[in-house]
Amino acid sequence: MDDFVDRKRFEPAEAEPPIMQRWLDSGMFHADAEGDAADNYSIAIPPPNVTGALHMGHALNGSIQDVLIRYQRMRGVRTEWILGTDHAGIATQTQVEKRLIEEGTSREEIGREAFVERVWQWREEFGGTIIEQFGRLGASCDYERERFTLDEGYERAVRQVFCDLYEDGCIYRDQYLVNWDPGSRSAISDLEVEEREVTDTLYSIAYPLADGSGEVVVATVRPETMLGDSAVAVNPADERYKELIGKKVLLPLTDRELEIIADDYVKVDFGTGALKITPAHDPNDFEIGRRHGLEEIIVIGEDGCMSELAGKFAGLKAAEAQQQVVAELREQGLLRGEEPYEHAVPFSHRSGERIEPLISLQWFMRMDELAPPAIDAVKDGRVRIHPPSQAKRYTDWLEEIRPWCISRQLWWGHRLPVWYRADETFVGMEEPEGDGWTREEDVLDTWFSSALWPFATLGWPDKTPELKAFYPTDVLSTARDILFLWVARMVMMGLRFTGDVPFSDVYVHPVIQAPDGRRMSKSLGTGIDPITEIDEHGADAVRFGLLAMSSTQDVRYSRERVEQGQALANKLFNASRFVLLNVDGEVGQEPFVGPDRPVEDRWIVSRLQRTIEDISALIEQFDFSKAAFGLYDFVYGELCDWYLELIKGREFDRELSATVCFVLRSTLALAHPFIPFVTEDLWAEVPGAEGLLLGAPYPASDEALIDGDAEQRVADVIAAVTALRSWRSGANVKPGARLGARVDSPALSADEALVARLAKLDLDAFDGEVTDSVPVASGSIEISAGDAIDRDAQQRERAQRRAAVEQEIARAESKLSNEAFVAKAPAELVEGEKAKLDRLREELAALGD
RNA sequence: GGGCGGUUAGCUCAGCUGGUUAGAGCACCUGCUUUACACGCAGGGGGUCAUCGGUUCGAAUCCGAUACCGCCCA
Repeated sequence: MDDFVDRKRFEPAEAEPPIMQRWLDSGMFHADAEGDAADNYSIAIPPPNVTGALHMGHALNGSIQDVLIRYQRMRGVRTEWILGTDHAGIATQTQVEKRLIEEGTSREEIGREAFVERVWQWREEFGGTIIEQFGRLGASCDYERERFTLDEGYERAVRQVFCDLYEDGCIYRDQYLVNWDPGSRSAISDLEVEEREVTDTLYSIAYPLADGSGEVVVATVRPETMLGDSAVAVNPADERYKELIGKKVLLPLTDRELEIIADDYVKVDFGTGALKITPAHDPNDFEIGRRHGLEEIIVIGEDGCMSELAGKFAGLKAAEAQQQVVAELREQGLLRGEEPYEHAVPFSHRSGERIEPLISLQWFMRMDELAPPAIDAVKDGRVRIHPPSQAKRYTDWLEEIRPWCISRQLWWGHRLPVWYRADETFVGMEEPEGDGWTREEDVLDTWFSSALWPFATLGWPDKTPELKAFYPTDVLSTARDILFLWVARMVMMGLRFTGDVPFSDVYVHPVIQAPDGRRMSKSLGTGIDPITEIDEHGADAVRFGLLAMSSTQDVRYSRERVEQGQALANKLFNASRFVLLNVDGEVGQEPFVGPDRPVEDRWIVSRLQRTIEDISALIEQFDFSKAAFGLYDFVYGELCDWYLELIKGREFDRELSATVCFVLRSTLALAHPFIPFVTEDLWAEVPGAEGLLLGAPYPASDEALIDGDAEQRVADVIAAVTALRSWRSGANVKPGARLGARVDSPALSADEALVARLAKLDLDAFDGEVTDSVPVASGSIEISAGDAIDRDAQQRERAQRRAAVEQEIARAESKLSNEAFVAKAPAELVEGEKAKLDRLREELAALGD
């Protein structure tokens, strides 16, 4: 308190660390596993990637979840925010492999066991970074219960799920075309693939008819795959080729013959209308191949090189093979054209490399039994998705869901609980008895384990107290791109294994873009580091800024919003400082707002009740932007600009002190979920505040404290003061000058002293000579300014105002003279328009000429 | 190719169950060491609400078309 006098502004960098420490020491971030999930409140954090660093998305999402958690905790609910990271198979493995290469070795060289050991070491050393960064944000997660998707217990849950789904026939092994990522040398799922526009060369190649009667020209961007062609397809309705269906062509560079088949997939107007079919290396061809029972000839292997079946091209890299194939075709005169061709090509989201579609033996999960219950859960409202537009995306995706490739050719992750011996396959929780079994090398897609997050973190499959107390969780807050990748899968897994939805509300937050409207990304160099922003502006500022800038649509990062948050923190700090420098001694818990109390006291307490009600409702509706602005508006527009100014003339007696401190404490508590640091800092200073604000009760709106009369009176005072200040400015009155005046307004009669003080009027100095008159609620204020005003400026101002009023009058008159308007518009609207017209005419009259 | 969203002040965004003198923050202009705060206070300028057409007494708000931008799915 002593140093508070000297501290003129809130310094986040100094204030934040000790506050975070006090929170952690209090143990209040942790909740004991007691009671029932129906009464408790829990959120499972979307586990960040263990290799990751905090980005804006995390910062926004962390802020959102922390608002929810702190709000509920203050409401007295047992609150658990489950924290942890996922093991991020590909990303982590890649990180560690890079290090090995720097050390001059490789994972192959050191072997699987040593490699996995190295990854664990890496995780020990660096895996905590992002958790610490969440701490910088002030996130009140349960740091004592941090989980990792490869924890021992978690690992058991994953095995259990795998085995159960296998038993049920949902998990199976199959030869199938997968997205092969040459970068990570693993298959990846459809969701990990992104399409990019690429310009390739489209080659036209002539395939001679076997009977020598001509040729068919096909177009392709991958001529090297022709070695794996097993048919040529045309559209059955294509007149040009009707005669050829069923005939054979000779596949150049080989001695094979291909049949010409008919399939609706082939577009008549694309290229030549004839399509070479390579089932083993193209997703569409694969489908066509399966429809027609075509041979699947694998000519490119998992190493990206041509296979034995590619004949003399075997062993070449695909790109080299392409050149040689083209060269030979040219030599043989079969190359009919080359043109640049722009098209969408799949790339790996993980490694960034171009996907090589390959047929390989992988593990898959059928979704047709799991998806319908997950669709129903959203349709019948057991899971509510906000905003509602996202629910459609969710159900649309689930309705078209396809089998999920869950195996990954990695070493880091959950190794499949599958063992092979000759032709036998064993799937089980433990290694099978007997000799000669070898375990499956592949691991599971990281998302397979993440899908269990809301319950595996709580000890499932055991019936733990944690599970009882916190599952199902309440809210899942996440970015839009995670809706399928994770949210839908969690709902499916939750329903299947716990019989309950994993959360009742899903809040899909907007994407924060770079200031120039591009995606924020490291590779584009458009990322903004939230930690740097916190260093510069404080965690409160960043939290406020992010919440304020993200309403319902994607937004560009706006530093101004963060600065606005910083200003708010500082404003609260100084408002508190003002109060603390004035209040004297002990104050009680309650405000003094009886009917005999000053109107401004009753007003601020009443306005506070309404604000409390608004903010609470907005938090519960996930409308964080409006809530943040609502807070800002109350602190600036009511508390600081008016209430604190209105009481400046008064003596800080017991009653006023109690009221001011009540309002301040309520405001700090109200703001705490949004800007926890500065509010906690100030809480320690305000009389009447006890313990940590973190655990203090959230303000509840009290109907009895709402005072409509006081609200009206102070609204009139504010309007009058504003009008007078504007008049003063227009008339070039010196800022310090006190002008004689008389208030001629019944509405203001009881409060003329307040108006006079804030507008710098002297009611005793009115000399009867009216220099000017300012219209106010139900009357006017007459001013005797003598020569304190600039007549010319005043005349200009008047003329300007008169023109504006006349324009408004004309507008209102034309409305009212429109018979259709009077006849059809609601009566109260018409009345309102008439009242406005009267008021404007009065003002015009008062303005004279 | 299909679907969704956007286009409002110089910038970033609110407002969109139709009726307000269209708002906020930042930026800009003028003034102010007013017994908390210059990360401040007071006052002010700035918008034919992308374009065209329609519905309506009345459209930023509803409908249709166009243009541009973005996202998702294939």
